[in-house]
Amino acid sequence: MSRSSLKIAKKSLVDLAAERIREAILTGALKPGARLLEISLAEEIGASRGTIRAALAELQRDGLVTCERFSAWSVAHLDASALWEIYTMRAALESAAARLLAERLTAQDAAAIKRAQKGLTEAEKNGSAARRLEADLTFHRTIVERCGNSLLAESYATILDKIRWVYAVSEEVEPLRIDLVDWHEPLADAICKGEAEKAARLAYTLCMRSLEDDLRDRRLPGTASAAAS
Amino acid sequence: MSRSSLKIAKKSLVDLAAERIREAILTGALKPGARLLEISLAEEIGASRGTIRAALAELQRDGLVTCERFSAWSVAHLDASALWEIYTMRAALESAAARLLAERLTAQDAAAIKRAQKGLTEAEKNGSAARRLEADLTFHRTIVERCGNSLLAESYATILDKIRWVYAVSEEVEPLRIDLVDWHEPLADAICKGEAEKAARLAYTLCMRSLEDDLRDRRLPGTASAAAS
DNA sequence: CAATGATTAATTGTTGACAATTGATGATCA
DNA sequence: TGATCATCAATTGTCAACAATTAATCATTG
Repeated sequence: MSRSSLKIAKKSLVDLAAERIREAILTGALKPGARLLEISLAEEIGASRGTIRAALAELQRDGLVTCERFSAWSVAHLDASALWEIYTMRAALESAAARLLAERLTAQDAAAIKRAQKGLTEAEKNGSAARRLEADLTFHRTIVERCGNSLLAESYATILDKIRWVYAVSEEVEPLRIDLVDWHEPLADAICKGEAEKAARLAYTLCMRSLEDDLRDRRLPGTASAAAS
Repeated sequence: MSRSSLKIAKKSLVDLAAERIREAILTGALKPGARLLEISLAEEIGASRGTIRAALAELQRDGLVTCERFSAWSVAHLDASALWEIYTMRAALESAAARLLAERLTAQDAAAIKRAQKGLTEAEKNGSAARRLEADLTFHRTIVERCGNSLLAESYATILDKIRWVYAVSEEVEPLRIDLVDWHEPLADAICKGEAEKAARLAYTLCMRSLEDDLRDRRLPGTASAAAS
């Protein structure tokens, strides 16, 4: 990893609080639909209500919590239709990122993709489910973070958070069964060869295929329990 | 217009304040880079500092203002590279929306697209530049709002805001010269015929073409002043 | 007994005061 | 003279008190 800055990133209490609450949501410690009280959170986290409030507003914009005026904060719901929105959004962003990256590929980019592929291979060989997931997400994140559009990358980061969220709160019916390496190879190739159109199409179909897998393998409210016959 | 809800949307002071400040930025009343003081804004708008602060935090997440810890809020900068990010992001979202809409088109959707096309025709015939722009953006917004993905639509809304911002802040060198009707017809057709792939590609190229036009016609920091020869 | 209206406890919305931090200014000294 | 340090004014960060609103409870009434 190359060191990008020596600056110590001092964080405000609001940021710290948002991080804590976000973590609790993404890991499933705070379940979808759970009621959130400003005052309880303030006590638990050790900050004032105003601070917690600002943190909740941030999470609201990320779509992790919702707020009814003068009434209640709660953790957002996560159902099959939300899953669809998340994955089609992911497909939109990732497809565009793949296209951009293929068009403006540098040697460093190519090397980074190779590294990410290596990570996939290792995780495939002897990784736990969590490790496999991490390598998978890292591969995709590499593409997006190197596409040159920070606006897109930022938006993608919140989407990846939500995907983690899905994995944490949904009950897994069957384990991941795709071969990480085979599955990602065509996309990596297309990008490295500068085939922008093809890369975009592959990224799109990859995401949509993941959606199908998750809709089938994971139980979420609104998901028909058994499609198999 | 069909009435969608009877609910009176009471807005909090924070929302009202955010709306005011956003408007001031998007119309160019507050110029890019301008310093923003919480206390001055509070006095001008007539709310407390805490309220203004929350509003600024919202605008920060929309990318309209930036904040240096313990130091200063200011209106975000808008240069050629930001323009590129905005338009490639727009292309990503709109392209995906066009694809989705083509795949799941209803009769109402088709009618709405026809309406939007009609708006383009009228604006083309005898509309001012502002009217033409409005009809243009409405056409694109129609596609996105009907694609069925609220996550995508929300993100697109902030992008459209930024596009308005570009138009308000940049000095126009030459007027719009494309023919709105001809230009949008292929996309509308592809969507209405359910040609998803084609619609996606057309939406993408349309956006990127707009980027080229704006890079050529509008003066922004970081834009080479004269590409013509 | 169902529908309506007062009561109240709980929760969010807003505010002004105080603390922490920064950057500028000017004093001090080798 | 110029580098360093103390001081101070300006600004953001945090907090705790108070106001507004809601939803639940319970009495009232036709």
